[in-house]
Amino acid sequence: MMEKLPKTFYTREDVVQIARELLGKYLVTEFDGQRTAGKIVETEAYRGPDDKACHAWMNRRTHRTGIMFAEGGHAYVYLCYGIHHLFNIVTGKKDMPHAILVRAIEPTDNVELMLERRNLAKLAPRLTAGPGSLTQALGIRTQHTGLSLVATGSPIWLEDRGEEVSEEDIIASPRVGVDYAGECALWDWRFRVRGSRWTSPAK
DNA sequence: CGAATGATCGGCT
DNA sequence: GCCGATCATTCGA
Repeated sequence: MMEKLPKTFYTREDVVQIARELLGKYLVTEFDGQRTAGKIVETEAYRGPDDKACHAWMNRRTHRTGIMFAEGGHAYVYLCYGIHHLFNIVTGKKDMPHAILVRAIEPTDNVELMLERRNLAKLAPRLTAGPGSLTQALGIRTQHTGLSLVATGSPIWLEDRGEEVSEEDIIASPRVGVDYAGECALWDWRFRVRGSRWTSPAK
């Protein structure tokens, strides 16, 4: 059972709820006929209008953040610290700038290629723990920003493989690296799968 | 046009 | 635990 997540999954209102539901789903890429994938084990929600930690806070719209205002089901990829490509999933209706940062995955499909992309000799959590690491393993780069995750033939998409993560297995905590965001920094919008060794470190 | 900065990572101490 | 890497983006002059 491998169902590609439909547009209706992404266009719902509640970005925090969607961030929870993304745990246990699979993030898949296929570039040059080479497929790689992993199970999402950590996410963070960013809610545009009222979330100071979000790039689109106060509906701030720039060339970079424009894609966040598109309909849910698009990729928002940007460069962080000049080095790291961070992958986000745009959610919500058009002109509602919500997004979810994928922070860690459990590598599943074509681990060999992921190791090669990361220049690692053997399998370890370092392969895909952390938002900058998993994009490198999956071959996602800033140039992929704006891609549809639901269009036929798109090289990036998400799958439901029938694995449910129960509510008590979701750990909610404050988001990472957003201390500048005042009280928004206290919101428990980082979600991890309890007991997974593939998440980024607890803070 | 110049300068500051960041939703991070990995190597070194 | 600390610190440097490295550059697109943003904002102010």
